[in-house]
Amino acid sequence: MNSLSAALTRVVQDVFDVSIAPEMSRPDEQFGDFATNIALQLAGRLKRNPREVAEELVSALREALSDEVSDISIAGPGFINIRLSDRTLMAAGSVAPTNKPTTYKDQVVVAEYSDPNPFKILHAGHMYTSVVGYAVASLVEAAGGTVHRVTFGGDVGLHVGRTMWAMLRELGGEDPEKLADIPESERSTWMAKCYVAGTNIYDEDETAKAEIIALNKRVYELHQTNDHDSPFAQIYWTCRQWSYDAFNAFYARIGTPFEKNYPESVTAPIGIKTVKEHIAPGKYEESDGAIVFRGEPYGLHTRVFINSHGIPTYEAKDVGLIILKKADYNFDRSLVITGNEQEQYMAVVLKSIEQFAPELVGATTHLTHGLLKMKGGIKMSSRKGNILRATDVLDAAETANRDVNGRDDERAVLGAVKYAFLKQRIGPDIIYDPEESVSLEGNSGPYLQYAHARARSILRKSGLNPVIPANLEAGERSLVRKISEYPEAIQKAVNELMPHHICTYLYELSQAFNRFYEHNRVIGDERETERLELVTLYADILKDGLGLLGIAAPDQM
RNA sequence: GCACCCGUAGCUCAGCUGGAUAGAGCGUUGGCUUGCGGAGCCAAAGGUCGUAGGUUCGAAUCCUGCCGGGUGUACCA
Repeated sequence: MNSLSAALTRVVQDVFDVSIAPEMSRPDEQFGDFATNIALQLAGRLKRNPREVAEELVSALREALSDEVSDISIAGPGFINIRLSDRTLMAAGSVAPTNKPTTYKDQVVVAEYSDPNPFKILHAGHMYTSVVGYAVASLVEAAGGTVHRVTFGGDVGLHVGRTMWAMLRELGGEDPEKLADIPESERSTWMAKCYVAGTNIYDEDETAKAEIIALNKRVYELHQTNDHDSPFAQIYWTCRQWSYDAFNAFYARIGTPFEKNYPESVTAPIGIKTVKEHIAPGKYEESDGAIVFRGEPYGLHTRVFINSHGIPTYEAKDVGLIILKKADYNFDRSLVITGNEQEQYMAVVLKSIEQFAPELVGATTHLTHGLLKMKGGIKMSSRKGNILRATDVLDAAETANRDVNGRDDERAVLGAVKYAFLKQRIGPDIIYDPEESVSLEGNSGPYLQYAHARARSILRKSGLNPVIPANLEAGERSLVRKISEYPEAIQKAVNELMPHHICTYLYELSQAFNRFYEHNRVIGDERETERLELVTLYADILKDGLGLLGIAAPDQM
């Protein structure tokens, strides 16, 4: 509430001649609608008893806010609790569904996440980061930003050499015609199988290892010479496209599409060029035939950007990527969302770029998340190939939905998985429990979808026009109070780029509604039209909030 | 070894820019219910916030040591 804190600032200035930005918080409902600890802060500064300070502030505040406030009181060591008038509270509630932050107004923001590699398979982690990244991007959009959702992936690199090696063996040589024998539905698993085979042989067989390294080099050359015609190139480009087709189909299915994909083959040349332009002491340096950046002076470690074969590593490709993103979008902020195993890696890459383009680094935010694990702890090993695939997660959710709810419902399944991912703070590992996620009881996506559908049902059934209440009964007031908190919840989520604050809020809101609904009849009551207004606000916020999370809010389930 | 992250109820997690009695879901126990979609509501039990110190009027929150877990640490991505 800006008007409240503004009034408070003025009063503090008038009474104590001190300039301070007051902190307003939401206390327990029993204490009031807003609370501030400003008297405690001032007491220290003024060397006075906090309760006395509070008394003086309160009498001045009562006068300044007589129109908007129904009660101001002092509690505990010197907290000032403020209770709004019904009219003021209702006014705040009425704008809640549409009152959005402006943190990113007029800013262009690039959000990069998911980053799957062609010639490999989408695993559960890709799904997690896609859902989380999409929601973070939505928060920025809600706060006025123009967001470009992009992804980045390795269509060149050692893993491609590994997969290609095994594919050539399967095909019996460089024979692109043979690819036609692989049914469309089996393309992804076939490539995944080849990746596993190639990875194993790389570690076990020196001859094969040398061949894989050579294949990796051939793939780079094929990009340099723009070769699309040789048999080897035909196999490469065809399978690369198979991967992209599968990725795009999956993203479309879960509703997290990308505007642009940056293949490493595109960022690599720019990365190499940039790195080579900045070879100098303290920047990129030669060492054992490779080009490295020494992070030790900054408490980081040394990393290789171009290896001794002249091939760019992931590091150089990331350098190229940030430069390309800037050229394409001229972003004000670049968000990069990855697993937290890349945290220190990214710190080195950014520190190296800081040596010649500090403005790019200053505009970059690296958000990291933990591992997605299945409840019960399925053992995963990418070497053996029994990794948890993205589609396995969806299948598990579908199965659970059938077992628990006895039906198939793609919207509910997607809502369940997404909400389960998003309700936890981004950072630590998360444990996904399919059965809990699809349950209609408790803090779940389907619970909120159901809550929304039920509210819409009331509105459908009534048919009367809502009227904004002039005063509020106790049960109504509690609900409006929660409704009025929505903009604050979004602001908090935006400030921290943490979608889970939206989840927490929406769940608390629906709890507040259920409490109201249990004790207050809507249809047929003499306050029906007033209560319809509250139901409308509630349903609109649920829909809007779920939308921010990328979760559908159907009117009927 | 060094660097970074994590340790809150039986389980899964909020709370962490210091503030009032540490919250929620699941699970457990008890109650409500001829009505708007009971997929709900009311209530109870359950916590030395890993641990020992420090800073502060006040610490789950900030600082330090220790214990436990994870990740990273030169030519993978």
